Amino acid sequence: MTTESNLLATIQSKLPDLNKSEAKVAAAILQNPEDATRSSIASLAGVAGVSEPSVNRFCKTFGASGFPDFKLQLARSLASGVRYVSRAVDFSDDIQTFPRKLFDNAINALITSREDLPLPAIERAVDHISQARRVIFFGLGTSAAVARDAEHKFFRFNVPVITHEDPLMLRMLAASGGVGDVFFFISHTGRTKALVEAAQIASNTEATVVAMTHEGSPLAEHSHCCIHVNVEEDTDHYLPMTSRLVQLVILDVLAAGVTLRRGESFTPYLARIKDSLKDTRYPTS
Amino acid sequence: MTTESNLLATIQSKLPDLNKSEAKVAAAILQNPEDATRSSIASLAGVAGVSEPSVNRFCKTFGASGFPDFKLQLARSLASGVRYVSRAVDFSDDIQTFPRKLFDNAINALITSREDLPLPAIERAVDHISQARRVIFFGLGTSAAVARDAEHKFFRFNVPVITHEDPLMLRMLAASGGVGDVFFFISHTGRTKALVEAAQIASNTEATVVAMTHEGSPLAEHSHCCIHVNVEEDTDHYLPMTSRLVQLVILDVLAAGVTLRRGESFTPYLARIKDSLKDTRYPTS
DNA sequence: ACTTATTTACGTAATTTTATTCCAATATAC
DNA sequence: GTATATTGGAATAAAATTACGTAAATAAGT
Repeated sequence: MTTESNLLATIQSKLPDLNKSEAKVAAAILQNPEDATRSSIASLAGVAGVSEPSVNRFCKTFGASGFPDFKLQLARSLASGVRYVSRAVDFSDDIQTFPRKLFDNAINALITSREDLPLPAIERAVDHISQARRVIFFGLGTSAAVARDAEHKFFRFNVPVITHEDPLMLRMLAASGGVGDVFFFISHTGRTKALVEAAQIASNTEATVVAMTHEGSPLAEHSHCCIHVNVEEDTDHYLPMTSRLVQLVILDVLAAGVTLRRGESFTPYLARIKDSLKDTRYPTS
Repeated sequence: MTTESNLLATIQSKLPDLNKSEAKVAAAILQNPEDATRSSIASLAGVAGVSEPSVNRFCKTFGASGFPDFKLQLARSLASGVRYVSRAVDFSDDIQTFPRKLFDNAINALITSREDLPLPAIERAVDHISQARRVIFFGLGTSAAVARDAEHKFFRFNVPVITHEDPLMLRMLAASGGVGDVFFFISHTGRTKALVEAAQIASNTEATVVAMTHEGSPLAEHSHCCIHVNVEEDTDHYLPMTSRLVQLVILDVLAAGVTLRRGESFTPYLARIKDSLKDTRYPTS
């Protein structure tokens, strides 16, 4: 495991122990870390309002061999994903800060999920979808958009794909399930009644119920195969954000899995689908 | 400027196109990338067996402003912890490899975009949406799902939000544009004729045309405000993947921006919307 | 409380290291 | 054999580091 605790966090925590000019340098770096990696020692000194040697000393205080080495470490720690302790956007944030925070949250969610992928469940889901006679994606609210994305991906596999946002259609479709049908339920919480009830109905048919949702949720209970997505949402501003990104990537994984299952001879078929769009686009100059 | 997802992968892929001395430099870097980030231009030139200017030229061919900038990019791409050997899924991959590759690609795309966010355009887009009388999201294909997601997010701001996937509705709606209307076009390529034409129609009205698409594309040309998303797709298996993730996070950024613009007093309103879902869910045990 | 000594912090300027540009020489293609 | 591209040497420019001196802060003594 790498996780050398983040350089920016270290700077922030050591802030009280620094002397005046070092504190100025620290402030300048924390204010805009990206910029710091791009600037020369002179310009950073200028921004911080100190002399160049002060910046150099600052770098050595933090274990770097000099300014270039420090910039490298900084770039590394920025790239590795995690940024601040407080990941939530608040009303004092300006345009320089909050977009980065949101990207950081998204990246963090993906990194965390990557380390803990439910591969067996994914593999089984790929099996089911590969052999399906029909695949039906269900999601409500934000998850409806995810289901829509899934539809746009999975129709390519020679299998009829259905999506609906109407809870009544959902129930009726669920009841129509038969052998070879795969019902794929998408939900962050796994507690939406309409969805859980539909899953229940579907599981009483001959169909297979796959769910992508939170572990231990009612929806997970009613599925034959559940892909756990346990991302915690940043609900401070009541906008759903990160979990759907993870869901989308997992759908990509499933689609890739089905593609691999179909074998190399399937590639020309996918190419043909893509080529069909050619005339709808202006050619690249 | 095309922001490539992984520098080492790019070097490897461009290897056949390089001339003799550039190839030597490439080999030296690929042989030990960590070392390369630490060495001076002189020592790298020594290891590669070429002159210093050759190394410098090499850096510039890969989009860096010079050797230090190149080292920085290299450090970044190493830190992101992404498999660089081959980021494309291939048919020899097993369940242990390809899911990770896809997550790596997604993370990489987000990291790259984070470093290069078009903040001014984002800020202007937030301005437009904040003051809009009506917001209309347009996307076709995969971008339709993105537009749907945007709809689910932006309806919360007291502003009517419209989405349509039908190209004819799209044209008619575009023609209906008036003062205070914001047309928001979403497209990876920015070359879809139906979309570009609609943008053209909309821009002839009093409405504001915002686009989120590839830099320099026809769609970008026809917009008043364009948020550039220059993610390169991994098209090896003909499935759209990473670019929509970046688009989604940018939409999150816009939503957060509008929230901040609305001010703290807006929070209870968002909370109320969220609370309205309570009875549709099974309570947490 | 005030002065003086001592340490620490900081910046100027010189030095050194590092990177870039320019141009000539060589190789390669036509 | 001429034109074009590729390469490296030398000069130049830029950047970073070091050495050193001054100013500020702290401590000790009067």
